[in-house]
This record gives sequence, C-alpha cells and structure tokens, in this order.
Amino acid sequence: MGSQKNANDTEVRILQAAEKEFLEKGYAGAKTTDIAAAAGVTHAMLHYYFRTKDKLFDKIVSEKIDKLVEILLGAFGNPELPLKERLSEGISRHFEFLVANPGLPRFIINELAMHPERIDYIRDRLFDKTGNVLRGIQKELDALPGVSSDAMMLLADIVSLNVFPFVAAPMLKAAAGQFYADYGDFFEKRKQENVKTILAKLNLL
Amino acid sequence: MGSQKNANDTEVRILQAAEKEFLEKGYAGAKTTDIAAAAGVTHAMLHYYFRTKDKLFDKIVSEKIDKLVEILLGAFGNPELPLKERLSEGISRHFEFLVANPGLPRFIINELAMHPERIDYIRDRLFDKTGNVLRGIQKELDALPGVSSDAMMLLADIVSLNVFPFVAAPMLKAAAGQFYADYGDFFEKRKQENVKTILAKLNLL
DNA sequence: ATTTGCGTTAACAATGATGTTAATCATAAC
DNA sequence: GTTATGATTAACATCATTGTTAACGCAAAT
Repeated sequence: MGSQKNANDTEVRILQAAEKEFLEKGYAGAKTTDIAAAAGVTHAMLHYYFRTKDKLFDKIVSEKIDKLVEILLGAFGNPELPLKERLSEGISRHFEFLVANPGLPRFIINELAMHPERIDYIRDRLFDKTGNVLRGIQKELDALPGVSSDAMMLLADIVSLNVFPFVAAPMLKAAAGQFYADYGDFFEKRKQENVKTILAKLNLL
Repeated sequence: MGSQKNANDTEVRILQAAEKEFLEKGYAGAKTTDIAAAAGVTHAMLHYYFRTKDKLFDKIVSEKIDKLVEILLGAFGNPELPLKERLSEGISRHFEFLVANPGLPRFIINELAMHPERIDYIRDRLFDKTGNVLRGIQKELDALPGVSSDAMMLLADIVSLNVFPFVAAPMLKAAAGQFYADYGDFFEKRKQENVKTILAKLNLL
C-alpha cells in the first residue's frame, strides 16, 4: 500500500499533538486546527484519520485512563511486601508516575467532571481489581496494633496527598517560592513527606 | 433613572448564571448564549452589562479567589487557640466551606493552570497574610516534642486532603460506593479522617 | 506505463459563538 | 403629556470552528 510522504507517521503525530493540546486546554479549549497545525498537517488529516474531534478525544481519554489504572494497580498491588514497604513503595511509585505525567490528573478530573458516565469505564477496569487489593490491605490493617484504619480511606489519603501538588502546581509553586529557594526541592521533599504522613497515621514510623 | 422591568436585578441574574456555567464547564466550555438563556434574557444583555465574555469571567474569578483567600485566613488565622484546636477547627471549617462550594476548587485549579499570571493576584491578597499565619504556626510546631515539621508542608497536607474529595468527586463516589452504602457517609467521615491524619502526623492525638 | 489506492491538500460549506447596533419599551422627571 | 434615559430586544455582522469534498500526487502492483 503506497503513501505520499509520511503515511502512518502522521497519525501518531496527530495523536501526540492532540494529547498535548487536550491535556493542556481540555476538550473545549483545544481546537482541531491547532492540533493539526502542531502536528504539521492540514486539519483535514485529523478528520481523515479520526473522523471527529470527539472520537479523537475519546481515544486519548481511554488511553490515559488505562495508563492510570495500570500504574495504580502496579504500585500498590504487590502482596509479597510487608505492609510498611508496600505502602511506602506504592506511594513513591505513584508519585514518580505523576512527576512523569504531571498534566494527567487534572485532565482526568476534568473529563470525569464533564462526563461522569465514563466512570463506568474506569470502574470496569479498576475497581474489580482494586477491590481485591483493598481487601488485602484491609486485612493487614486490621492486624495492626492500636490503629483502626480503613483501606478505602487510606487510599483516598494517598491519592489526595500525591495528586494535589500536580493539579495545584501554579499555586503551590507560588506558595513554596516563599519558603523554598527551588521548586524542585519542594517537590522532592513532598514525596517523602507523603510517605511520612501515611506511615505516621498508621503508627508505622 | 428609569428602567423597563428588572433593571439591576438582571445584572445579578446574569452573574449568577455565569457563575454556575463557568464553574461547571470552565471558560471555554461555557457559552455566553447559554448564560444569557439561563438568566432569562437575550445574550445582548450580557454584553450590555459586562461588555465581553472575558470581563464577565474575570469578575467571577476575582470574586471567587477573594472568597477562597478569606476562608483560608479565617480558618487557620486564629492565634488565640492552642495548636491542636487551631488545626482541627481550621481543617473542619475549610472542609465545610468546600461542602458549601464543591465546584470551586476545580474552577480555581483550572483557571490557574490556564492563566498562571493570575497567581500574582492571589499572592498579593493571600501570601502576605498567610506568611504571618504560617510563621506563627511554625513557631508552635518547633515547640512540639519529638516532631520536626514544616508549616508550609502542613498546609499543603491539609489542603490536599480536604480539596481532593471535591475535585475528584465522581471518582470517589464510584470508589466509595463499593464500600459505603451512602456517599454522604463517606463524605462526613472524610472530614474527621483528615483531622485525624494531620493530628497523628504531629503526634497530637 | 497504466492502473489502483491511500495520503494529502486546498477550498468550501455549515454551523456556532461573540460582539454590535438600531429600534422599542417602560418609567421617572419635568 | 412630553421628554429624557436607561433597559431590553431582535436582527445583523463577523469570525472561528468543525466537518466535507473534489482534485491531486505518489508509490506500489500488475
């Protein structure tokens, strides 16, 4: 099958440009013409490959949700480790994933706020599996002396603490700038702090 | 000075409709015609009172930022209370403010992500004053036995824990639904949990 | 070398969104 | 009751955005 110049290369270039635009500006803020321009093609190509803006957006969303699900399961789903290591390593891995994908949480949050139906897609992929992970962690929590904790709450704690610095980056950047010379300092310290916060709560320090 | 029917009433109706639309859909997603329709007037009125979509949006953003600043200072800025009460009451007040304004955090977060310049506006109103509050809290933290903590980090912890349930509401709703009969249960428990998390971290329980 | 077929483009069509303007209406002031 | 004024509307103008289509080009297959 022949092609003029790039063929399938342009398809991925459009996808990459679309990802960047959608993550930065959201569905309504991103314009198909801008995406095409950033990909270096006419915007007709975008329609040629993906038919509509919606379909293109859908593709990005699903891909990103899958990635998110994968990392969450991977980070906390290792039942070999003792609880303390399982949690501290899980928190760190989750945080580092966010460092590598800083725009992702805000994107997902907004998408779910606009289209709550899509939560079903997440539930199907995530909660069946996390259900087991959470029940496993719950068992270990119940065995902890002097602490009554709830695995669901704990997961909410962890995700809250880890995600917030990324969704609120500009605000924290300004706030941290008053106390930290370098924003990178603040960020790195933040990861350790979150581990500390969770372990302290469980009396595991 | 005469008027046809409502006069200044329509101005506030437009503002209310605009607030709702902008909070729900963001700047790009909200349409001036929809706002006008929701306010029960022609969209020409919107331009008559506010000239442009941008100016209207600006008005909402500034108002909301002011409100946010006010609540943060009010919640944690009482130096009469001992640290433990100051924190637990601050966390609760902040959380309850969010219950009453659940869409606000996502709105502010997105606005700042799109227009980071506006952080200057926040800094001018907030950080001069929070600087003092934070330094005051820091002094008390330094006096705590066996804990080395950082007021800036502590504030980040608190805001993270409190804000996340609201920005990630659909996700948490689905997740909590697996473990809690009622989402309201989860939510109320969450407030207490956040107080507990912070106090545990400071060994104040 | 002709045909076939996908990739690509430019131009166009249609719709939607923002912003403007001239005319109308209601009310208060005189 | 006439006038003056601000509020309101309908209609319009303009521009941006999404989506389509017809023509063109390249490369491989025959």
